[in-house]
Amino acid sequence: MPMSAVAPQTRRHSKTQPTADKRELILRAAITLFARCGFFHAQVADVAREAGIAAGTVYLYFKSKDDLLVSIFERSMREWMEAGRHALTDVADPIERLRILAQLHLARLGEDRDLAVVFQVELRQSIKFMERFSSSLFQDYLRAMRTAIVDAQQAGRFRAEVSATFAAKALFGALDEMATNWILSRKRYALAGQADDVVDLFVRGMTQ
Amino acid sequence: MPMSAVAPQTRRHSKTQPTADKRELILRAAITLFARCGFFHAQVADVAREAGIAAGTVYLYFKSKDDLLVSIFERSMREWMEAGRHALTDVADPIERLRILAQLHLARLGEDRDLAVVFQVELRQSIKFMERFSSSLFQDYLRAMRTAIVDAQQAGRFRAEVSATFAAKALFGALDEMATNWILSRKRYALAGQADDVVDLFVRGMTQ
Amino acid sequence: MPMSAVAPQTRRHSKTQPTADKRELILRAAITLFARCGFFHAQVADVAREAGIAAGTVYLYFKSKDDLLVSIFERSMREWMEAGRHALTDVADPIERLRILAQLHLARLGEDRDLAVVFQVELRQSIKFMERFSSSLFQDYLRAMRTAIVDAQQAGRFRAEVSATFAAKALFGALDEMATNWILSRKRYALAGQADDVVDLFVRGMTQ
Amino acid sequence: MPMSAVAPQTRRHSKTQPTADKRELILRAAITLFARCGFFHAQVADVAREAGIAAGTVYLYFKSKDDLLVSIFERSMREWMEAGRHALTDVADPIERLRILAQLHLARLGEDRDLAVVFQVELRQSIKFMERFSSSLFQDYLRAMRTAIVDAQQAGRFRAEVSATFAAKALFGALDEMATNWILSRKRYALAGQADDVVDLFVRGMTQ
DNA sequence: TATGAATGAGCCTTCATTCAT
DNA sequence: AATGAATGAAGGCTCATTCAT
Repeated sequence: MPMSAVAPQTRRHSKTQPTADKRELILRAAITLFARCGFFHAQVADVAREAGIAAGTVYLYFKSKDDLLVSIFERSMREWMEAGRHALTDVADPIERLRILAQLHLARLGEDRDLAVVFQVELRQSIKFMERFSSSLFQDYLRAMRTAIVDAQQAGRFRAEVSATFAAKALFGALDEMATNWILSRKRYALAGQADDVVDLFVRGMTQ
Repeated sequence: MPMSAVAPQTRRHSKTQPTADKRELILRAAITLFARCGFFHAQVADVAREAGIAAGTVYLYFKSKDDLLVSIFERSMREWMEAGRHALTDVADPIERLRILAQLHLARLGEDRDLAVVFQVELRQSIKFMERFSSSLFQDYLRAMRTAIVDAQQAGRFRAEVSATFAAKALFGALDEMATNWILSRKRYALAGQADDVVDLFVRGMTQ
Repeated sequence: MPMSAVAPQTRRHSKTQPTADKRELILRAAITLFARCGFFHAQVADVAREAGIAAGTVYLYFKSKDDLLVSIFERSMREWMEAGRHALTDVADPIERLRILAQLHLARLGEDRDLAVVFQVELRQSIKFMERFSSSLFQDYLRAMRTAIVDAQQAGRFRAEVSATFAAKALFGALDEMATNWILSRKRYALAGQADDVVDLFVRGMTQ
Repeated sequence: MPMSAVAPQTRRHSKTQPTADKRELILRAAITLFARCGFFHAQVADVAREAGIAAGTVYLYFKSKDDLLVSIFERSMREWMEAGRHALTDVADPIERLRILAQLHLARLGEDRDLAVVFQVELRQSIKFMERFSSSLFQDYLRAMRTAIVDAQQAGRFRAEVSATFAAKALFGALDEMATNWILSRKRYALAGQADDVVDLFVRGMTQ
């Protein structure tokens, strides 16, 4: 077949790329709509319209409306973990690692308000969703924090009597609240700027 | 305490109580159902059945399904603020005030898991709800924390260079995360027990 | 029992009169509400409130909501027929009789706009109602017109080749339309004033 | 007539027809159901079943149940006005124009009893509907009558001292009553046959 | 006789999902 | 792969009517 011989590369692209692109397109539209209307009030047809495709097409890329939400979470989480792993390469100092994690956390949310809304609000729709999330990629994030804290404790820089798991939750909670407040606030300040403040407060609280 | 012993009797005899009792009954049922199924999946008919009344009766006491959720929030918040004001009477020490607020916060949620689920999960359904809540009774709570922090700063016990508003958010975030984690955790530990740990960490972080 | 001995007369009144009065009261309230909101949108509870009684009380006097509408019709019709019979006493001239019927028709509606609305609009809710009405007291009215027309024909004053039944319908239709227009019109003119005009037009149309 | 024979073919081939056909289908079903059960008692699901479609499909073509009723009115009215304009072309004689309008009026209703029921009964449900209708296409009809009457007056064929607006109402009322009576009557006579009788009576009544 | 809280059947409308094209 | 018309189950809410007091 000449055609397949002539443009195998191109073909391969038009098989994976456009598909991936359209998936991405739908996901972006979903983020926008979920942020604007809320998950329950956003209709699949709205998401499709925002993406410039037909309603039925959404179901060629996603199993269900729920799957859209889950996919937003998983795609972003994976992306962030990847970025996190990269940013942490060659950073040995545990406190510095915490700082980088916190900065990444708030920077990612701060650069995409819609996505932040989805993460801070819509993904917490139901306890079902939350249970699912908290027992997955999210745990990896908390674990990374916990590990750094343990390292700092073993290095004698953090008080050992504080439970590392507890400390990780406290740090995460403070960061999370900054994000939520930022979303709800009418003021348009840089969210990422608060990462250092939170870490400073935390580190001082944990220090011997 | 004689007063608390007398009150229920008086209530039971009151003529308006049956009504108040039924409202209360419905609210309890709603908390249970919303916690079990989530706000969107719980049906008004289910709530009514749980309360042992007819579906239509719900609408004699509440304007809409949304109103149920709002009422749960407002009733609890008011109750807690009341308890808070009472507990803070004659407590001058700002750090002690923070501790009491934190303890109350986690104790209230810890003693009623269903209510905690509603507060930690269901009430954050949509940005609409959150905006409404965060600009009301919830602000009062944050403000109380902030005031105590400012007092501690002026007393020279907390570092003055940290924004009190920021610090209040951090403290609230840490407490909030404890509550959320407690809900999602399979382990059945005492949530209230973490209040002191959070406050200790926070106080140390804020101390000169 | 002294009390029953003292006021037996009064008692008898308080048994029949107040009852009749309350029935009347409810009917008046129903007319007002049906005119204001329409039969389907007016709620029984609204009617009761307008009448200053409890919702349940309506059912002590009327079988159902439909019965309210029917009762309005029957009471008014009976009253009007009564008035009509009286007004026609000693009026021999058939054309004069038509004129009196027409004047009564529009005068009655014109002096109570709410009642007119009920008659011109609400009572025509459904074909069921209309069939019921048209085969009852309403027929008596049409018959009275028809008889006068036949009389005029036999007296040689109206053309005999026109069907009297048809002519009665035409006359009624013209009057009815005046009433409907009056209701819908924003202008507040005297409806009764049009009775003569309609009759004049009709009589001229029927004259040899 | 070639034209009328050609048209349906063209229609059947049109791409937009399936949609128009379904809208039409639903409208027909609504007319049938509204006539049979009355607007309030007919359920949207019944209409859909009668049309052989799913309940939800109705809402792809109509905004609401009310919209169904309004659409029946508007579609028919528009159709009739169109037919009226066409039939009146080249008819200069004002009395002839009145006759044509009357014939059209009763012929249209007489050829579709269900539609007639909707027009004579269901559309007069509530004063809201009536106000809406009477201030629109219906006014056009009355206006057309009024204009012909004025013309006849200016030509010296109708008495000038009678208000043309009043006369138009009287004529319409008589015709309207014929239609209503025809609906309620058990006898199956030709409604259109009465148009001439009404006009004859009216014309004679108006003549000098 | 009067009350009005309670009932629960009923209905319009929405919207995730499917499927013929 | 893409469409978008069609589906039909589901659910919030209303309101005529009842009945214990």
